[in-house]
Amino acid sequence: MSLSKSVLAQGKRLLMEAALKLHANTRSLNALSLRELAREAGLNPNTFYRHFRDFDDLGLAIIEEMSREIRQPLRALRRRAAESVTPPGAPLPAWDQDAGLNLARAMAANRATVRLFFDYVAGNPNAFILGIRELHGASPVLRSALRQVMADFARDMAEDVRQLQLVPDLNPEELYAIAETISREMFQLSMDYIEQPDQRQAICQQAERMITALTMGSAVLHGHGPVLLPALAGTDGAVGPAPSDGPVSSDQDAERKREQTRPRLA
Amino acid sequence: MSLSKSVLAQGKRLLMEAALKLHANTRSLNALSLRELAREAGLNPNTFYRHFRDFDDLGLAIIEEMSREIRQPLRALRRRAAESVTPPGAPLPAWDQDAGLNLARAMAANRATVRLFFDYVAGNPNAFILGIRELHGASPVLRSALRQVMADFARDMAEDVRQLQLVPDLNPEELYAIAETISREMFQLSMDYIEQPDQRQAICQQAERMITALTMGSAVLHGHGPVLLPALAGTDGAVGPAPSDGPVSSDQDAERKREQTRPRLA
DNA sequence: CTCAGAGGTAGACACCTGTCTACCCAACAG
DNA sequence: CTGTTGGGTAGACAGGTGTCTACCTCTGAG
Repeated sequence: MSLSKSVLAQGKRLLMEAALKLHANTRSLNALSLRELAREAGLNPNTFYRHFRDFDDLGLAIIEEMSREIRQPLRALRRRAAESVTPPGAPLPAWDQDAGLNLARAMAANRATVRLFFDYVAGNPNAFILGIRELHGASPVLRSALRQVMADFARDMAEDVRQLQLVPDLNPEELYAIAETISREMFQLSMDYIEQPDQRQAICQQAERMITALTMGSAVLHGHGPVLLPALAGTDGAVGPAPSDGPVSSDQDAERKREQTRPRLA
Repeated sequence: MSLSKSVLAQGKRLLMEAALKLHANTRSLNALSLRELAREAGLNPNTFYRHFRDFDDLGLAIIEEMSREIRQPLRALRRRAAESVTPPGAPLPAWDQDAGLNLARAMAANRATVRLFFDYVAGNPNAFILGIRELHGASPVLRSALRQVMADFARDMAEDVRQLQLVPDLNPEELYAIAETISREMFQLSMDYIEQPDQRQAICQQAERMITALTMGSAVLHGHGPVLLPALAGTDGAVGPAPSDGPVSSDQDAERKREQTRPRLA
């Protein structure tokens, strides 16, 4: 919500805050008028030109400040969440050594991060509204700036997940792809979180499930199934693994059929 | 792109098409001006009032038309994709009977649907641009209308997936949640697909992987692991299941540790 | 002390905007 | 033939808009 109390000129900060406020209430950035903005900020319209070339320029300044303010806290809370399960000094067993412990760590970090993230969203709604709105907004300049911000978030997340070993080994591209998807989804959901205060708990749970399904699904697809399966049994309120009451096709069967029917990569 | 050639008055259609065009190029809907729109449509500004009360009204009309035009084709192509693997009449074995065949069907349907969807997006970019932009846009009216559209899409998808048995049994809520996530992601990605023609193949693949990981992850979490695991081995270019070179903790061990460390549900 | 420059203001300009009232015309029901 | 009505137009009005030039006032370096 409030922009950093850095060394920005007072008028500049006033303008940025006015923009954030007006934007959240009713308009998209490019639908704001100079004079309206100046009025809200209590300044002369011309003052705008002292600080910004145009509205894209203003938007970029806001986005840059936002990104600086949000990235570090997000990383910090991810670490905090992971370390609340396994203290920083303690040795981490590899996933194949103790899948159960690692899964517990991952789930705890997942849950805590989701909650802290949404708390953060609820505390700074206008920043997220602007981010989400302009990510798909009319200005190509702001769109690409925000795309970059999202990419940074995803890179942070992937790096943290790797360092904290919150997921079994995945190749970097796959890990990054998952992180991208998750951060896109989290931002998307944060809009709902802001707008529907009565649904907040449900949104949290949905986010957690989505993240778990996505990461674990990817891990299983990359060959970690045998390690994960025993630890996953009964997780997430699911009924335990039902005994298959019919013959299960063998590996080779499956492989043969798949080869017959799978369309080629274009 | 082009709106249906239905029985709408000519002027009304002209206005809607002009709005779509101007919107896609530079602006969000609420940043359009009446006169600008009329100019683009080649009509007198006042004609707008003959057909719409305000811009929200116009937006709703466009969205309604879009939704009508897009839902059916989407369902049709999902069916078509599934049936390209297993012809409609043929009996479908249950997932526990022949996971390999079902997985092949699901993957094929997934791939084909993703491709057809993005083809559709590429053919009607302006419709999707408007949908995505206004989904997070400034007008609460359009936002909620589009939220409804997205919910309809998700419901369609969940129902089709259930009918076509593209995923092992899941409870309806979970299935719907997955469908919601997938359709959100697909819409989000369609913006990238439109804007970055050189990345299209990569976006397709990313979407496929995301969907596979999400559905299979959810299935595994809901106890379908034992059925899926043999069929999944080696899928998706992953290295086969590596032999775990250490002792794997037993079910009971995992359960015990998780209980110790998992934070309670708030 | 001075003086340059950053931050802020004032007024004016031409232009564009939403909306009102009034008029027009074709189709068509009776 | 008449009257109504849906679709489209014309002109005008008051007000808002971006941007220009000119002017003011601090503050801090030399």
